Amino acid sequence: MATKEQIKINDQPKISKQSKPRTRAEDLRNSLENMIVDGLLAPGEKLDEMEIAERFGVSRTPVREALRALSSTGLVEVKGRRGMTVAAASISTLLEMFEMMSAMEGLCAKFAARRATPQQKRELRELHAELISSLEENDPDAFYEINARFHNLIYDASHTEFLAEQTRAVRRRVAPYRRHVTFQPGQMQDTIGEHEAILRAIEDADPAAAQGAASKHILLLGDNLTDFIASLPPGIR
Amino acid sequence: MATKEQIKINDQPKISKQSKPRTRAEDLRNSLENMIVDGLLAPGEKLDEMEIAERFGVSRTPVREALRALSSTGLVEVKGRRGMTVAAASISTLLEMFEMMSAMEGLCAKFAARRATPQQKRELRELHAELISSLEENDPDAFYEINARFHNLIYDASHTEFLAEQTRAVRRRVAPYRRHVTFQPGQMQDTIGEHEAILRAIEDADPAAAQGAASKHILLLGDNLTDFIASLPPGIR
DNA sequence: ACTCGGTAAATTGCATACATACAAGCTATT
DNA sequence: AATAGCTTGTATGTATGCAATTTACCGAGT
Repeated sequence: MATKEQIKINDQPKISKQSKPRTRAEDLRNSLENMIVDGLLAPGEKLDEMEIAERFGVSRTPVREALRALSSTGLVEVKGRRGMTVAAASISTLLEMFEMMSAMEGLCAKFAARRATPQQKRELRELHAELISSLEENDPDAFYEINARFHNLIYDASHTEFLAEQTRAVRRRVAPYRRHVTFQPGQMQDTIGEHEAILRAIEDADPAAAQGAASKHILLLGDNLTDFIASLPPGIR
Repeated sequence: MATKEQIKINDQPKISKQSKPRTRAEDLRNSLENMIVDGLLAPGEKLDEMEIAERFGVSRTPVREALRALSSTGLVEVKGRRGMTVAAASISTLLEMFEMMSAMEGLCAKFAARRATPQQKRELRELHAELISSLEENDPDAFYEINARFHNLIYDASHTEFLAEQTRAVRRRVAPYRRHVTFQPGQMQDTIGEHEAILRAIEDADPAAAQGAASKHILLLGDNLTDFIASLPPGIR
């Protein structure tokens, strides 16, 4: 009946922190979120309840709950009674997102400069080295992934709960578009330099410098991305 | 059967923008959100699906969907399989929230200074006058409400979609705690002065000044609130 | 040929019924 | 008497069925 083969949802090897509910709706929420963030579901794409339910081998109920949950994050749009779609952001909205992320990453970096443990500083420096390696080996996929880990580590090092989570949320929100900019010529090179500045400010425990550097980094990234997208023919956007 | 009388959900007189879905789950989401924000449902309080369903005269399904939606906003916490509660923030989390709001309100004010229409500037000035009146008449409830409208108007005047919505979201998130601080001695007086600074910067179309003033305003507010809450006996928090 | 209207199909929204997991209380055993 | 295990009860999670609305398709009229 199901034309597409069933997808095995989150069969993660139960990491130590298994406090998570482990319910179908929750797993679905994660899976769908990842699929959107990774671009497997394109912005604007229609999300058919029954099709998703069939593909994941569950009923419509947990699917609906997962989609509702994602809609509050902004990753999914509910259209009255006409189903839900993967959220599609306009260029002006993208600009706003980066403006916001710039501020929030700045805050995270500020706190990280004040609170990062020596261990975390070491790990940051290590990731930075890995990032440079991935650039030298010209491996954009690795670059993208290591870059994400670098930023995530800064969030962790900020030793905040709410702020870190909100920042991650915005990051996820722009992720579907963000990947494109990584492959822009010169982008990776610029990133290395900007990360270096952030990293140094954190190592020096200089909150203001860290905030400024992180904030600037994201703003530049946003400019590049929106320039890129604006250069695309309207149909593709 | 239902021990408590049924509550009439959103019977709003269909404002012009009736593009909204008008579905039970959506209405419930709004109603519950308002109840939490207005303090009718206290932080930490248990949310019983069946009880809510009965009180609103609907089945559990839309209730669950509404609660799921709110959980992604952070207003509601899902506790494994043991139901959901109104989110309760720790003091450190509250501090983070205000730190974030400070940055976001600053951004909104910055854009408002650049983009506010003359009409909006007039309305802001008008609301400011009303705020002063409510202070003189010693009407904290009116003060609270007018203050909210003042800030909302700034969000509107920023002419942003995403940023304004996110800022409102954080505002709603802290609202359950925020009300307390309004009644702190001197708080209302201070607010007037800080609003005056924001207002003047917007009228002068000075983005940097507006950003600074708005940011500072929220930070001060946050300090007062957390001081106040920290002074409470742990049981009440 | 194009548009307008109506009807049918499909999809979403809601309700109810069923399954499952957690909790509390009781009993039995040490 | 205390603790451990079982049992029962309650509340959450999931599935399915039905109702309502939207969309798409087809035919008729201009």
